Amino acid sequence: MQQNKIDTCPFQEAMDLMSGKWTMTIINTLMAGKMRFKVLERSIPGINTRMLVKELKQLEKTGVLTRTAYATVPPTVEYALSEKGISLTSVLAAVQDWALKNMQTKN
Amino acid sequence: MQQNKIDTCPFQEAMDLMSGKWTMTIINTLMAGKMRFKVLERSIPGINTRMLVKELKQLEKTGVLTRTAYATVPPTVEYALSEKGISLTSVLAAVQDWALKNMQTKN
DNA sequence: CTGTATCCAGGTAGATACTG
DNA sequence: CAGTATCTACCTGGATACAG
Repeated sequence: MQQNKIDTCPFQEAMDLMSGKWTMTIINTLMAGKMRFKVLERSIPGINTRMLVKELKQLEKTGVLTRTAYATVPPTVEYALSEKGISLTSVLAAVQDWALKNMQTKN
Repeated sequence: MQQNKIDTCPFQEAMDLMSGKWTMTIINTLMAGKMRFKVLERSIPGINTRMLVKELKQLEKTGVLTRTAYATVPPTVEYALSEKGISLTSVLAAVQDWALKNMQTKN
């Protein structure tokens, strides 16, 4: 999650994008469908408000997800994966697959 | 690259493992075959000795690569991917693929 | 509910210089 | 060549408290 503008390689950029501590967890959670902030927060044990906000902003900026706010009281904001976000499924799957094969013996 | 022992999910562990700034670059470089320390260092522009040593140690510890030292003068040390490391190819490919499709429009 | 604002601890990464 | 040793800057992430 380094912000160096020196990174010109798409691969590095992609890794950078996904390297946040909660990034992939958030994306993975949102695979289930659009979700409100609070629901998302409750779905990811251990995360705190500040981190979730930060990650969501970052992911929105990079176009991985979309944010939709409704002018209700109290406020309603929904987060959903964009096409770009959904297309991360293949990466998610590859990592998951590798993890299951290579990390399970531990613990 | 957080070291929290609280992470019990294999997926999180895997992401943790790959999240170092230089980790995937090193692995990717080593895909070409075994390599000596200095060669590796020269193959990865921008990295410094300390970081390379640190990452290599980490990756050796997690079994992604192997370190072989020869008692020569001057010393010869070769690093090579293990089976576990080589099996990361699928992840590498998935990320690469996604990156090319989704990051190229930028820059 | 959906964030923002602070404050702070710890880790990550860079630059050298130096050793066997 | 293959590292180790320092010293430092910066960033990430956590804990609250508070606001619209």
